[in-house]
Amino acid sequence: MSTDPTAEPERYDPLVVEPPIAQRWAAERTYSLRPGPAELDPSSLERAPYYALTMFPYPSGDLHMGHAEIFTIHDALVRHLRMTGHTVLNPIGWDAFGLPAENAARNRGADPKAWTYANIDEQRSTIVRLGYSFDWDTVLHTCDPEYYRWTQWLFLALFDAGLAYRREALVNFCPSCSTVLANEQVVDGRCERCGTEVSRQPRTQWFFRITEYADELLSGLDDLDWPERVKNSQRAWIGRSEGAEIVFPTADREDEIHVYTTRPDTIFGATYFVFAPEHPVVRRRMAGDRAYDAYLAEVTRRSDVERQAGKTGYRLPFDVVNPFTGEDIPAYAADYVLMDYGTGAIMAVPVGDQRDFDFARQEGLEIRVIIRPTGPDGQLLDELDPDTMTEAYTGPGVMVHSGAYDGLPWHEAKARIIADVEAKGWGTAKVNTRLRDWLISRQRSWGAPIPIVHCRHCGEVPVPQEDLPVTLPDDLDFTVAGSPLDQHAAFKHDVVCPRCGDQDATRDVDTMDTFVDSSWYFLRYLSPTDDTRPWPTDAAGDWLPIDQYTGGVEHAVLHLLYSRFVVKAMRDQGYVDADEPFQALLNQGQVIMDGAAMSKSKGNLVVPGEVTDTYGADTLRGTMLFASAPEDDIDWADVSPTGMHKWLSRVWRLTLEELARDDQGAVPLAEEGAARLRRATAEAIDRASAEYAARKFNTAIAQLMTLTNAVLDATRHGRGGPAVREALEALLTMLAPVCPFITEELWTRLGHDASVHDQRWPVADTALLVDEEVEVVVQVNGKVRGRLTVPAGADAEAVESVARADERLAGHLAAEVVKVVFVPDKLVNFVVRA
RNA sequence: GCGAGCGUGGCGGAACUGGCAGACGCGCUGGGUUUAGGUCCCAGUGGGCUUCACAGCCCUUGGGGGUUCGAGUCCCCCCGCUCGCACCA
Repeated sequence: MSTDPTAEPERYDPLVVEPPIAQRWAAERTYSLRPGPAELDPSSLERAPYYALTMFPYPSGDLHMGHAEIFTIHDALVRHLRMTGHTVLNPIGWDAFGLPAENAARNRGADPKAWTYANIDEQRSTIVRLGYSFDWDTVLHTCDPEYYRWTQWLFLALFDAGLAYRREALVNFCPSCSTVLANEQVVDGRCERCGTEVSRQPRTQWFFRITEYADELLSGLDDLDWPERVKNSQRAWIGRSEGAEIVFPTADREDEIHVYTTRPDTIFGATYFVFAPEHPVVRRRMAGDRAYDAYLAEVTRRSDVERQAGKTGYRLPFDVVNPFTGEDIPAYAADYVLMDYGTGAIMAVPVGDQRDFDFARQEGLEIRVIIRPTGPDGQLLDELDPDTMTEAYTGPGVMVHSGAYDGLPWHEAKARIIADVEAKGWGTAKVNTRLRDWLISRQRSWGAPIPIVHCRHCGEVPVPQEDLPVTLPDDLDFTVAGSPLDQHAAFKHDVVCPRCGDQDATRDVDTMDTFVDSSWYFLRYLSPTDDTRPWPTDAAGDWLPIDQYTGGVEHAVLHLLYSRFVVKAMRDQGYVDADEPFQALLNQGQVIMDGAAMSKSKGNLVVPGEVTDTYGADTLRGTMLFASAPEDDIDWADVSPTGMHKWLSRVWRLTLEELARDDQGAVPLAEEGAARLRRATAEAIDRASAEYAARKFNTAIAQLMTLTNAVLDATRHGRGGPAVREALEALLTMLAPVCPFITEELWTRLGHDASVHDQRWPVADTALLVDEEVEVVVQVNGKVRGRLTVPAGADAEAVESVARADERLAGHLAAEVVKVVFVPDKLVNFVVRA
């Protein structure tokens, strides 16, 4: 350190400071919790165990700003937790199977494996450069055979439990990706990934029986510390409703058709009946009818998007009987009734359901009024007129033209009718959900193969545990049309039935949805190299549920729902003692540019690397955290890395100046200045600690900036000493979670051997926070008219007399005071007669 | 259509259970340092008005109404934006 006071102080250059520290942390595995891969028993830890997890990245290229945002928030959380007395399990890995690797292979002739691992290497070095304190001893990639072996194990565990099954169903098919999709991957009738309209096709596919857990997936949400909107999304997706299943016989009494309805009270208004066009009873009864076949073919061809455009119907050549009225009512097949919700058939009540109303008007069907509207106080309103109605009535009312139920409020009628339905054996009360089983088969080749052998004698035969993993061939031909795995003869045919030894058995050539890979990775982090079991079943229950999960809201009904299902299913099979995977969830905001998503094609792409190369990683991290609260979006056009860089330069300079003063034995601050700075330090610790605890990094940083300004102010005249050093050390310690490099460097230069990141979080000297005098706001009729300095704890009378003695307030207090409102140490409000 | 959330300076954003609106920063203006630019340092910065000045007054948190001594915060209505679900019977 130079002792020449005229020498130019060393400039803050993050590009010199940061890389060596980053390399050291990576090389020395600084943030690893253990020397080897052995499982980690949380009860063996000295400090409170904490499992912090961030959604692992997909290796589609280098890290983008969204990754930097999520990792920066997560890393600040983790580093702060370590400094406040926790041992933090903080793993990282890659969600490495998926379509982009296949597309790279198809379009550019790349080897999907090499392409994937090259991207992982690039992302990994960026993560290191940005100073994220992950545990590099527990890294996993879902495309490693050592990992997907256990994904296959998971499939078989679910299969053994009866929770994985294969059936033919109308499934979503994306013609562009040439694969089937789960319902969760269809957005507005389009493929989530490529935007192509999805069509419905009957196919035999594998499903996970997630509906088995619908009730628990719904009720479990109440106890999770998740954003309400995510919980609401899951509630809406599960879509629980209460109603009844009621049997309508056909007029010829040959069939009994079950319908599900949430409004059994409207049954007297059921004037016609609708089947989904694919309903099995209709298909059987209409077999060989060419006109109907044509209708069915047309309906099947139409995508959901087209179906929304208009209702079509087909009058069936038979009637059904309304059990309550005994009437025969006409039966239709119509595409507005879906085969895969409820029972695929409905009683149509045009007066009370908008879709039925529209169809009735279109087809000229009877609209029968069975309810009379009531107002907010239960008073009767005008009767409905079926000839002039323009829309269905869905509000409250009392029953009319409903036999014995006339005069009952609709909700009472609902309860009575359900009871009577059950009494008469016409049906049962029924809870229905919108959630459907999770379709996990994919006609893709860069994924975990489904570990099943198909045998003409034995059917679906699980691959024995000792034969796992079923590995992907290295020599897939991506130039073929369709699935390369399906056309790889050796993979498909070089297998015998594990049960009967039949030589003609074939492997299942589909792979699992990559959401299966990611539905359990947080368990594998507990022992990623254990080749005897997927995870340590005893320790898992201690680490789960994960204390803090950070990631994007786009997974609200995908990954987050699937993972909950998997944990519950594994719990019931005795593999993990936990009900939920993620106790607390933080959804970070998006990083956008000029109000729009960043993308290469729009030319508004900013990548972390270019910010780091200019200003360093600390500035990138600080800029992101200072811009807004973690949940809020950041528009990169609105933020200023230069502002952050300027502040860090100032922290750098102030620290080096203090060191130089120290060397030269400079005069310390005068007592008053030192006391003022000590107080500012205590306040900054007090406030910043609270902001950190609330995860409001933007306001925590603001407090640290205020402390910096206090140091700047105190040292203006070249004095320093213990109070300045104390302020700087508190500042560096509290800045460490946000800007790990500059704080590490300056901490070392201040003469400490241990890392700043191993320091305990500072504690404010509360004695310094207590004021002897306080400023009290004086209001007159609620308007601020002055401020008074009074002794802390002064009572109302004392403050009032000081106020009355103040000549500047005299004019306002001349009128008669009718009331005095007093808030100790804060405010006094005189209410005067106007 | 249903459900949820959000509207604060030129900008990002602060404001604990109702108690000094605009913390902190960006930007901008003026000044200093510098050969120059940048960096850096100092001062100012919601709008309007009064005053030589110290200072003071009025208005202001999307719009309107209400509760209260006091409302960005609570209640009602309206407007705007965002997100989720959507032929779900």
